[in-house]
Amino acid sequence: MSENCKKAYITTPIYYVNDVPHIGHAYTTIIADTLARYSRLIGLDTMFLTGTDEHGQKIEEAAKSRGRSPKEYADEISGKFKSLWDEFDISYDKFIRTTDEDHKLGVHKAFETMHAKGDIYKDNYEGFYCVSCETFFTKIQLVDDEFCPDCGKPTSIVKEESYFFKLSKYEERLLQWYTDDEKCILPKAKKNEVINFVKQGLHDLSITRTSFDWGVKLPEKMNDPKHVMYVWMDALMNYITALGYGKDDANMEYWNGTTVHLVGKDILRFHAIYWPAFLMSLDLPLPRHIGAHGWWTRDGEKMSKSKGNVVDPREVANAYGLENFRYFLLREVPFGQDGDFSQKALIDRINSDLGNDLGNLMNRIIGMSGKYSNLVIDSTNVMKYHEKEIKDAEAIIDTLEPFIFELQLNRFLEELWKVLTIANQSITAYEPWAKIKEGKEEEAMALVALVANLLAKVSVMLSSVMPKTCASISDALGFEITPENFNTIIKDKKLLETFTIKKLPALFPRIEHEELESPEPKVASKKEKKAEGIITIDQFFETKIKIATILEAEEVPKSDRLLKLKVDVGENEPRQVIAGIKEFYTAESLAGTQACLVANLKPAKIMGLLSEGMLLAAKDKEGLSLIRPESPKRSGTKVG
RNA sequence: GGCAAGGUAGCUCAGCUGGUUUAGAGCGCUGGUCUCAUAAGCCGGAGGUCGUGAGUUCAAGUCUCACUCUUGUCACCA
Repeated sequence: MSENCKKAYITTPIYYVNDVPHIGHAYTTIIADTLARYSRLIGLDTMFLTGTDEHGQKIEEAAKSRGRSPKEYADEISGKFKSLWDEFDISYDKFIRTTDEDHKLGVHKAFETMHAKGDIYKDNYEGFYCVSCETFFTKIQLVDDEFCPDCGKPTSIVKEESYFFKLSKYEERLLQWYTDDEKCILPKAKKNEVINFVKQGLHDLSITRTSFDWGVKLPEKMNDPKHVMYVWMDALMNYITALGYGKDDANMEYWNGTTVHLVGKDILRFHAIYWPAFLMSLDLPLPRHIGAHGWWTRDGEKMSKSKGNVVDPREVANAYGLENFRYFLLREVPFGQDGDFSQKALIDRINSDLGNDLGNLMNRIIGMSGKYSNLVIDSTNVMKYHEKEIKDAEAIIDTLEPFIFELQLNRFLEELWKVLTIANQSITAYEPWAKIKEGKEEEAMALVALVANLLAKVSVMLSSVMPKTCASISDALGFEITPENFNTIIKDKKLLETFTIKKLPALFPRIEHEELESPEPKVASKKEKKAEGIITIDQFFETKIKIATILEAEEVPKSDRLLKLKVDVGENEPRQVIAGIKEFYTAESLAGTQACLVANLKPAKIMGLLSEGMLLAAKDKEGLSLIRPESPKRSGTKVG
């Protein structure tokens, strides 16, 4: 990879300014930062982009509710992202904002290009709008062709003029790309989901809106001022507008290099389908990798504001060290999978991997060289006594690079750590303290120098993950981590010159106590829940079960299993319930009978029909039986 | 319900196209040991019916089928 690609382009998504930065943002950004740093280290001309996505109705409204202009509001949140990345020493080369004038120029050019090509056309976007949910739905989503699937209230038809992108046109080419380029989307499981989705057929994409104002206007020449670009058209283009697309193409060179887009798995579809289709329409090359990472949970539970268990990356970095945190995030979980954040896991990683294996090793050679050679370390005889160890380490290091670019940072670190094991093992194997006693000083010195050289290699390779830490290691070992020294130490496999090692304080002091506050109530409630699925009586009574009298029943056309029922649950109006019991009960046999109904279930739409409850039934191999009162009860009687 | 990926030591996971007689790694646990070091290192152990049940084969975590559970995804899940 490093051979034939002079340029590398690494991106994070632009983060939407409706939320402050959390661990998920930090994770994406840290992975990207690691890639970018590694790319620079191996001598690639690297562009690392991050930024913020600032348009859209949500932002418009959020700003309004705070009595501020959208731009003011976006400025504030965008600033929070930028300052966190600065605080985290993220090595971005450009921080783009979709409110940047240059960005708008680029979006205009893209729109015009796609329009000129015939890939954008004007039509009507027909939607069903639910005023209370402020959401558009398609006809298929509606309940009874009329009601909002979320709240059940009537919706109104809104016909809005919109420009569409001919996404459908690119279906075949996208599938071809997925097939041809094995690693275009990572990890593979996610790629399969994308392929599946595309195979089901793509609809053209509505890319403009007239219902709100806070967005990139259409190009002047379209002469259609009431339209603004809609979300993804605006946002995705940032990857090229950041390189000057539409204004000054100088940096577009990066687009022809190795491009890696990092995204969270929730927005993969947009990056793996819409974005390449846009690029095809623009006749631009497609990215090398689009990598979708998973989520972080906290102590096994989903993080949410309401639970109050959201991990604040700044808090963790302050408590445990930024680079330790980086190491943990990258080492703990295979790319693409969800990871669990817990203090125990974090502390274990720091103490075990970092403290025991790496930090302690550093101390060991400082101690030895101090006692045996007045801190002077001389590599002259390393190959004489330790060629095997050096070769073994080099063999490991030679396999590492693909792990980085294929985003398997956990594997990368895991493999790299084997070099530390070689170092620790060789100390025990050669017992330099014994050599000294036997007067074999040359051998003892060679051993110390072996370890110093292994540490040097590790520090270079690890530097993109833990830049500061590795800088201090390399500084102690008398060299600087630079692309030139990457060539000398890693590529050309040269040993260190004679140097005097500098004493360092412990790099990773052992952590004995938990230093981060955990969300208090969760521990107990988690135990309760985990106890064999036992629930409290209160939890049971959250389900309201009532006696329902079936007033009428009829078959649902074109359905094998469904019956439409009108049932009386003691309310003013009878309810409509769609029940999947047609295989076991005829419509006629049900009228006038009773059954138990879950009465506080969220209404749902089944085959376009509203269902306001669920009949309880037991089903085994013999068939299905409704759960009914032994003797008739008044409609609406509570069950419990 | 369709599709996809999975169910391997206490935990997290490796085990490609079936076959080096005792199924691996890391962490944790435990026994031993050195002393340069952050009670760190190193060596060893702990014995997991490889989800269940069949089948193919001389031979199956490794192939086939069924079942079951988990996760993801899509869907007219209630």
